[in-house]
Amino acid sequence: MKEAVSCSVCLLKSRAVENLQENELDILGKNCVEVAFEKGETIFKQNAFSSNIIYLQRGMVKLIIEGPQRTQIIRIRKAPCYLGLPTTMGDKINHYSAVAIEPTKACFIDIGAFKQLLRLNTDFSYEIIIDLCKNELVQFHRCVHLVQTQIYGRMADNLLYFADEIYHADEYDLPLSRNELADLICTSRETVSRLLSDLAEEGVIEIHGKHIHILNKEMLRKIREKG
Amino acid sequence: MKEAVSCSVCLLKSRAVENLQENELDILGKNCVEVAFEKGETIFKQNAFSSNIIYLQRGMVKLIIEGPQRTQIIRIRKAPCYLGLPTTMGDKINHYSAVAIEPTKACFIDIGAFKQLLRLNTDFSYEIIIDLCKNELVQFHRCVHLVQTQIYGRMADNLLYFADEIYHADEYDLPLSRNELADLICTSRETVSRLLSDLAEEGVIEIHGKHIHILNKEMLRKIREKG
DNA sequence: ACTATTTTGTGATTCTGATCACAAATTAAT
DNA sequence: ATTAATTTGTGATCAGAATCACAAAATAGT
Repeated sequence: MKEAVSCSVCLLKSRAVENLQENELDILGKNCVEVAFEKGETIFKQNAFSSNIIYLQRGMVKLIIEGPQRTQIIRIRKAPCYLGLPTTMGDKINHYSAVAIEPTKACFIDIGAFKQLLRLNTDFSYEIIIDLCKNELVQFHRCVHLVQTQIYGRMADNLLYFADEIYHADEYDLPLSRNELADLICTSRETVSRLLSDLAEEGVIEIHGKHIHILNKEMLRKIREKG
Repeated sequence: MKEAVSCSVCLLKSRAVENLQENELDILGKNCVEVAFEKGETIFKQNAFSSNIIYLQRGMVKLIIEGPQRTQIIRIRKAPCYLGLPTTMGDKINHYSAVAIEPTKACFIDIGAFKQLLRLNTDFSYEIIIDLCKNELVQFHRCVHLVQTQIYGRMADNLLYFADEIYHADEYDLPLSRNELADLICTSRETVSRLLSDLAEEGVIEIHGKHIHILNKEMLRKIREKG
């Protein structure tokens, strides 16, 4: 049996949850379980019923869509953040899957309780709206960049994303295989290999397996823009 | 001077606005103006300050992003619907433009008043959340399809979209030029011409200028899926 | 009605990136 | 430690779609 969760003493509250009153936090706690995931484990799955909003406390996930031709990583997301808001609120069925790419801890919030909180507290729902809007804008730009730039630009974009948004460092270990990288920038595994070799050749980056070191960030930014 | 707008007697209320009380409708009416647009006129513009939520009463628009390489039509939207929720709530500046592609009538709702209504009425904000989520899912799938299928599939997708979602008929006049069609399916104008000729050649559609007649819908659906 | 301008169609050429094929290297399993 | 399985790198070939170039058609302007 699951132990009760106390959201009121949680130190990892989301911006939205900061707005909740004591009794509302109580509702949340009673309808929320914490689950830990190892790398590779699925948190929720495309085409399954969507009955929970996920709040990612710790870790990192990939959101993937099994498309008509290939599986595509739509986005890498790092804690703290909500997962599956659009896919859970927008339909009865998940439109994509979430898979941990490092050890991850997540709160599963019952969708009914979540909706109740949206009705009870307008500051809470306001923050959720802002979150949804900001994420949709990010998604827009990812899509535009994906469609309009060629593979070098897309690779540069994602290398910079890991450096600036995820690790806040110019040296890091990629949490993805070459195959997953290919799914992320929507190309083939072989092309990813060539791309990385070429960038290393030109002295823009240094690679040892999954370890990436960005040597010339300015150049990488130019590649991102010019495609 | 603008005449006062009475939202309470408006027959074109959105699902969200149906939830508002009389005094809330009054707030809405006092902070809302109706504007008419001709084909080709810009309703709001990328990179301009975003200070209004738009409710499209009548007509049709294209949402466009001026990308790094080309301008891209992210979506065609038909009244009734909200425009610019993510771009207005998510940032101070519009991330894309909206341009009328037929005579259009729109309500400009002051963002301050809109936010006030979100705080006042949870049923209202709940409907907005649902709307945001549904739209984001559509956006997801558009992006996946755009990236994963080749031009025939993308053309088929959009021809079917006009037939099924916009005109509810297998025969219609395209509201877009060949160039705009190219922006929509992210290819070149020349390729659009060839594509349409080929589809006509194979007897899937019939074209006279902008007039489209879908002859073999089943085939078109297959092309959409297979790419 | 007659230019001028914009939109559209079609052929020829070029290039990006996919696919195929296989070797090397890394990781997991017994 | 040895074998098996997976992941990765690299060359060769191929194809989808962009670009260039120009003609034809449609639309707008006077």
